[in-house]
Amino acid sequence: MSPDLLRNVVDALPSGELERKLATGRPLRVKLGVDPTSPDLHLGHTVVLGKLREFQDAGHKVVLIIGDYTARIGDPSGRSKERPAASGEEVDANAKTYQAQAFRILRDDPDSLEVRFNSEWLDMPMESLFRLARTTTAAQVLERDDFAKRFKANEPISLLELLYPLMQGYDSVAVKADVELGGTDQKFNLLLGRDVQRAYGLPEQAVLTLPLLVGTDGVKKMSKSLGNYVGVTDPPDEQYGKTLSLPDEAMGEWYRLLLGRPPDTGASPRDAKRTLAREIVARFHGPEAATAAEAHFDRVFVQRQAPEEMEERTVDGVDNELVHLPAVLSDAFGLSRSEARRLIQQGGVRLDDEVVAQPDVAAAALDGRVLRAGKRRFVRLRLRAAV
RNA sequence: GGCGGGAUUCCCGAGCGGUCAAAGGGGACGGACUGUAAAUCCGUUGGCUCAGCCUUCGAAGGUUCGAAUCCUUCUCCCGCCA
Repeated sequence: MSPDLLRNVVDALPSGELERKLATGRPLRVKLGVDPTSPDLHLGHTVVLGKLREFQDAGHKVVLIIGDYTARIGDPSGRSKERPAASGEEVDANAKTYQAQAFRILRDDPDSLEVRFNSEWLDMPMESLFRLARTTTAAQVLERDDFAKRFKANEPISLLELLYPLMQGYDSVAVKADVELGGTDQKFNLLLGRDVQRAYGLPEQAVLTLPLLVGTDGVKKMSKSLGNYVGVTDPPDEQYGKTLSLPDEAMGEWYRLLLGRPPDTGASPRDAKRTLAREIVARFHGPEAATAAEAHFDRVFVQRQAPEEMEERTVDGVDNELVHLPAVLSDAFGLSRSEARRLIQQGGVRLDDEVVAQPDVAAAALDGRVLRAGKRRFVRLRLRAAV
């Protein structure tokens, strides 16, 4: 087999299974399931998607399952009210953007890609659900590490959550998956998919798990809720800056998982990271955007200057009339006036390069100047004579 | 069905009649520093017409000079026993 398909793979289970399937010579159906609970993909998702792409390139067929049904039910994980079930429109919209973003990595052609929605088969009669539910015991599901922990700690586990792995397994039945991919956290679910397939008299899928990419904090896995992610659709400047904030220790892993190669041996950490950031931006926005993002970063964060382009804000007032800056800041950056006042007190507000000491400033002193809050927020002021 | 525990500011979590806009941690934000939006250190973190005032502690009532803290009802959540 092509050794490439196992590059970066953590588990390939059962051992030798993928090889046996590849040896048949027929194109394999390689499944990935995603719940469109959030519209945005981040770099962590691209690790698995990249592997799918390798399968496509090797002549296999990727079956991308959009979990519109599972997402609609909503993640039931305890915790009262915070996660309401996504509405139908939301899910549909997310599914669309999700696909569009996934196609930045996957090849979008009917021979090597099939996109399915699991509402197609999961919206099933009770009777069918019973059949599915009979395939697995409570003990089996409770073995899963996170359930086991919660169970032990007397934390709530809803029945619906227990059903989740089964539904995911049924997806494999419905699309007759030969292989299913997922992050290492999916190992249990992927393996359970085999049991479900067997119960339905189908050949069992091979299971491949891929490493979870650490987030920009270098410690926890990348996830939107932890805020340590670099989004596929983030603007170039954001992608570049977020990547540079990655701790040096995590750089090797990002190189391996995202670029498929180690950092240049001669390069300093600084340069290696800049290269990494540039390549990431280039992948999603093109090389020119990458160059521009780097220039922007140097200008704003290394040289501490205002960016070349920024939004403008009109301020009413003439001559020596005093303008209340907290109001302007609040308007421009969405702060409350109290927050803005505190910012000023803390020396976090500048006009051009001068720290603003007083909340009220003469109107004449504002026109054309750059109002800056902290390191990252800028706005150019334009004076307009009050009517 | 019975018994018990709980709902606090962005999150977790202390408070259990006044000294509470409410400890502590996380996060976020600002400052210093830096190759960095990292790390570290310092500070801030309900709103406002800001030395004062207003609105918060699941909801609605009540007791009290005074309630996040006590009482009543309600809503929701969790565990245990069956």
